Amino acid sequence: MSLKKESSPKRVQSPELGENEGKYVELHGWVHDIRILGKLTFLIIGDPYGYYQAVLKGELAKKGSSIPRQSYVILRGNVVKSVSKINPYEVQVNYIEIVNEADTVLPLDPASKVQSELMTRINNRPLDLRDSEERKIFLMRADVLHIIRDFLTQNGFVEVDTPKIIATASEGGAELFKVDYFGKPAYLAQSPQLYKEELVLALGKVFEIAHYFRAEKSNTVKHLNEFTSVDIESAMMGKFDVMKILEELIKHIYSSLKAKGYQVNELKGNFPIYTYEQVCDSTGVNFGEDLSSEVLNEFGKDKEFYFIIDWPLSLKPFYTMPKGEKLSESFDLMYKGLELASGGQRIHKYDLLVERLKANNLNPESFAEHLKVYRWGMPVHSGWGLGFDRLMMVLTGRNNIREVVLYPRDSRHLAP
RNA sequence: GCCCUGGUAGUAUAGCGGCCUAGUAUGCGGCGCUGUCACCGCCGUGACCCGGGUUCAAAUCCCGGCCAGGGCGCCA
Repeated sequence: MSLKKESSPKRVQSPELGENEGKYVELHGWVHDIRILGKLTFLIIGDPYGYYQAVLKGELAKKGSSIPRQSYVILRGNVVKSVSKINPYEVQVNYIEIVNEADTVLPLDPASKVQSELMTRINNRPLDLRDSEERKIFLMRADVLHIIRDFLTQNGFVEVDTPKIIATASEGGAELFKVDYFGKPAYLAQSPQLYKEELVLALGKVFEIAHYFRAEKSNTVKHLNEFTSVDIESAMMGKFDVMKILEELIKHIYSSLKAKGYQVNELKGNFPIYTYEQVCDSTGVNFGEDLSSEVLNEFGKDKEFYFIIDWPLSLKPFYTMPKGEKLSESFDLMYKGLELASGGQRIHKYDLLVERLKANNLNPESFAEHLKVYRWGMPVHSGWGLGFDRLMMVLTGRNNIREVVLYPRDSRHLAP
């Protein structure tokens, strides 16, 4: 069918009703709700940008009253001021065309008269997104991605994209998904760590926003097997330099979202910085022990964004720059008890990197491709990785990471 | 990998040995209503996850499976 007929009136979308008052217009959308009062039918029509009311009288009222909810329709009519308590304007319909009828029994109700469980919603995600509250999460997600790209680019970072199919484990430790690469074993990348470090050799400041994969059978509200990470790496920067970039980025995201009309908190002051040892002292943890969820939840319960710096070397990956005998030039960015980002200064000396690989029971020979770069004049460098989905949890106030990912992949869900 | 909880119409829930011929809301179908706005009123439709067991009697108790929610660990 042709979407643009010669006789069609001007097509408008829900937010444009006010500026078209008194005009005869065409609107496309889905039937969100219906209220029938005898020979008068009210249709609440949704489109990607909002909702509005359409009024049908006489024969059209009868036709309109039998349209299944969520059906897609084309309406034409005059835009008038409404006496409705909710809608300032409404459309007095004189033409309605049903583009596609929806099933009369739907797997969930986007009008949310009855709230569905998370898995019911995810299993029917497109329909779930006809609910503006759910849709808003992903509109915001897209906006935040743009904001991050703009900010990092403005600050001189070059966007790169590195392979997600790799030959060997990039960091050791985490379980990787194994794939068959023309008969050879290969793995899905757990992070861009080694590539982004190699790239600062010539590009100086790089960032990458991409999906990564971990084959851990985590069963929590903050882990997925496929997740999105924002990574940066910069030559000739130390730990505090990249922490500052991270803090400024977070603050910039908040102020930009506010400017776009999103309801987000005001961030005041600088992010507090605690050393790992200070956290240990205030929570009774022994030096060298990792900070458990319980400890971090307790420590962070009355805090928002803050840093924990100078972690024991033994708790950080092999490429982390040592600070003295036992500590490292590292940091985590926390929000309450949730780890949002981690980073620090990296080792830039070949010999030290080999030594740290060995200390972590990793074989330097299997890192030969990576190590050779360190013989070519590698600068001092630092960087971080930010869990983008976790950041979205914080920005939206949702407490399950699955709520802010369209089609989440966890150990139990490979579809949809 | 370990641990806890739960699975009742399309959706969400009540019931937790016999009062269940399984209640309610919403959806869906029908009827009435010309200004609703979570419209309203009346009528109807539709469910105990699967397989064993205990018992005179199981939606309800026990075991196994499957599915789901959450905690720990791992981390982003």
